[in-house]
Amino acid sequence: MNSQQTIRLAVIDDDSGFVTVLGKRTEAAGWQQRTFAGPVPPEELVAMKLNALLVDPSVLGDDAWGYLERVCGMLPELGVIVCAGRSTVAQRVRGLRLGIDDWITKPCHPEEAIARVESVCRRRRRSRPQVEAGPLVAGELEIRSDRFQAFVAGASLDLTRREFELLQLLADASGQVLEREAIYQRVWGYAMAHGDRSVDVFIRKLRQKLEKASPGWSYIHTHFGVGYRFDPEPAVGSELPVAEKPIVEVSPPDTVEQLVV
Amino acid sequence: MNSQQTIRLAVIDDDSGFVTVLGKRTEAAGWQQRTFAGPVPPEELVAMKLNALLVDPSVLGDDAWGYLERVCGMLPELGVIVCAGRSTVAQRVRGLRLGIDDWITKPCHPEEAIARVESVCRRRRRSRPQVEAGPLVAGELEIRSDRFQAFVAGASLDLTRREFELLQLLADASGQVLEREAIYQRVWGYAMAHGDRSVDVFIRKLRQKLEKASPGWSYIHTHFGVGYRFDPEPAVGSELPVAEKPIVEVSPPDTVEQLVV
DNA sequence: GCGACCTGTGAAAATCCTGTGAACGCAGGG
DNA sequence: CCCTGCGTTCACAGGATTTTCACAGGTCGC
Repeated sequence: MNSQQTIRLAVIDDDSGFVTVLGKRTEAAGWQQRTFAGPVPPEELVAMKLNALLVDPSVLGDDAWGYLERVCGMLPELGVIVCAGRSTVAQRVRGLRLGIDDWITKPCHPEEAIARVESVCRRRRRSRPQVEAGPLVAGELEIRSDRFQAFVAGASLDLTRREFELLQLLADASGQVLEREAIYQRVWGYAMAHGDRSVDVFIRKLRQKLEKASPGWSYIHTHFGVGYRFDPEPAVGSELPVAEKPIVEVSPPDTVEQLVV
Repeated sequence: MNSQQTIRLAVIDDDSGFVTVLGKRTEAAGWQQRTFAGPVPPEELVAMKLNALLVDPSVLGDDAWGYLERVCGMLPELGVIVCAGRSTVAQRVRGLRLGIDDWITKPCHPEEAIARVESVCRRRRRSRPQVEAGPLVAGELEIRSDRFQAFVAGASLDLTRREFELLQLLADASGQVLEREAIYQRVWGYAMAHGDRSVDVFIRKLRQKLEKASPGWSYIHTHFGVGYRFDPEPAVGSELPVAEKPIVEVSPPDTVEQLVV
């Protein structure tokens, strides 16, 4: 849960060379990046839940200023970095006052662009405690990061800090199988020693508390030889006989991989 | 709300021409500016309660990087803008990763420098400036920021300055768990040293005074391993069963609802 | 069906965290 | 110069939480 949180970035630029190089670096850093060669309606940007937007105004057409203003207005939480060719002081000042977070001049080194995007995100995150994202609900569960607790029908599960962080991590990656190493790395913050069973132990504690508070549901599933997957499902052997769910397990393409971090 | 609140800026640079011009502009903008020709101990910067720092690393001497790192570490809330002469991409990237918020290259137009400082500071405002909002009431407590005091039934709790600030911070974030680091950062103004127990001690003092003035209520709750949460609740085994709680409270804590899905 | 591995459990042992009481150092007022 | 109010630091005690272990029970590939 440290600095290296994954960043969702959108790039609006038609300089394919620059964009490609940038893409490689961001991918290596574990960020999620989407690229566009022309203006994207602000509404769509909203839907992407971005952390930052890197844009070359030359591809925005005539109403570049208006577009930037609209984006900054609609998404005050979004970090906006302009990366433009020639520009005057007056233009840069206008942009910055308008709500832009940083203005880089091309040609620029991708590494610097990334560092600046990172800097902007860091600053924004600092100013906005993780209050936003309303409570995450799953099954009968309600996970509230503002209280470091999970609730079922209003009753707290009394999770300890570690338990909560583990649950939150799993729930955030809902549906995905996470390997033990990846889990340990992200919750404990450092590499897991060979043979460490801490993750298993905490999974058990979590399952116990979940079972007590919300019997009839199973939330955490074991994937033998791999890791764990969070996915709320009404218990099978329950009174409801049918409703099968052939359960394709392997689920969509987005299977595993991406642990890295 | 991003009103031009006055910005407190410190400039560390020995380029008298630049500094002078800058000073004129910031003054015109109503900012408070202090200028230094050499490195200033981070502790002194803390005492200045700055919003931003504009610094030319060439006047910092040999340990410029170390200095910047210390400043960024101690004052994570401070906006740090480096304004340097020649520099390489590697240097800029190093600075930005280190915690610098922006890196400008000299010669630069004062107007742009100001716009960038402004941009960096813009993010930091989130705490609503409800300075003059009516007194905040919680349980039997009345917190009056205009008096720097809290009262119960008209009687002052005799809080000291720190105690009051701590209480106010907690009450403003009512219902939310605040971590010690965050508390220390906001009340003391700089980063908490590892192992510092000041927050705990003040919490105890607060609890003592609250208990004496308003027995039967518990206001500050401990979240083991995390921090503290302010939330007025009538003590459990209390004689008054219910009916109390005029309280408008921010949220009916949990009104369940989810289930089913 | 048979080992070789994994994972689920319980409980003991080792750590970490918070509540407290008290000593210190400082600064302002008598 | 002494006294008093405040903020900081310490050290310790009692709990709460994490780790570590040894086993039992399951799963997988042959």
